[in-house]
Amino acid sequence: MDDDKVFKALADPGRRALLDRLCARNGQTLGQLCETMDMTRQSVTQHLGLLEQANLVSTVRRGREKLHFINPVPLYEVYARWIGKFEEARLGLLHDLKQELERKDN
Amino acid sequence: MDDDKVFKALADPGRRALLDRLCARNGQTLGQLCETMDMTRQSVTQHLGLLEQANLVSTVRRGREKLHFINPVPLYEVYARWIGKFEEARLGLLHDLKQELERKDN
DNA sequence: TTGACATGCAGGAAAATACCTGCCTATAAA
DNA sequence: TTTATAGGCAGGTATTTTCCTGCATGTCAA
Repeated sequence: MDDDKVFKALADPGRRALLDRLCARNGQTLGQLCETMDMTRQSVTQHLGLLEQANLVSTVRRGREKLHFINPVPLYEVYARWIGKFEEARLGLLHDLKQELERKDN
Repeated sequence: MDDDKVFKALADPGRRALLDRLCARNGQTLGQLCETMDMTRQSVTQHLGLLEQANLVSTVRRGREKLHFINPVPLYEVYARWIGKFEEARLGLLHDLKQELERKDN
């Protein structure tokens, strides 16, 4: 998985909105997604392209339509690699902070 | 919490590297963080500023030094609000995909 | 107080991003 | 076969982002 592509894909509110829509109803066409997006079809296409490159969205062609499906796997991997790690850090946080502040007084 | 700031903060590999360093050793000064970052101090400052605005890093001044501490809370909130939601979606994914493909044949 | 050191602040250049318009291709339906 | 519809592709522009240089401020130690 490419961490960087996933994070960059999630950095844009429009792309997160697209993931939201697909979360509500999976397998939508480009046209359907455009209806609620307040930007040109071409821009939506570009955003979906980045989501697809980040492997967050998979597509299937059906005739002249293109269906878009969410892929939650990379998000879960990001969680496993990042959030979990920081959870460990959380335990030591207050301790570290307290220690540093005390060192100040000495 | 400001979702957008958190996601944007995580979008840059340099900032993720900074979080990594703080995860390994919490409470480092700006100077210490610069030693391993291969960019100017001013750039590191800017990155740390964005992390702080996203509430991913908290700082404490100690004399002429500035100590940086990780704050994992917003990351956990992002997980709760996003990854969990997509986990639900995962369950329906294969079902949806299968259904759409079958509709194609009819 | 003076010199050294840690950090802050102010632009400015270069690259990346997000949008757009205009046109082309492919499929479905009349 | 013609027409309408769904989507693809090629630029071009405005904004944002990233990184830099140069200089200012604040703190410690001699």
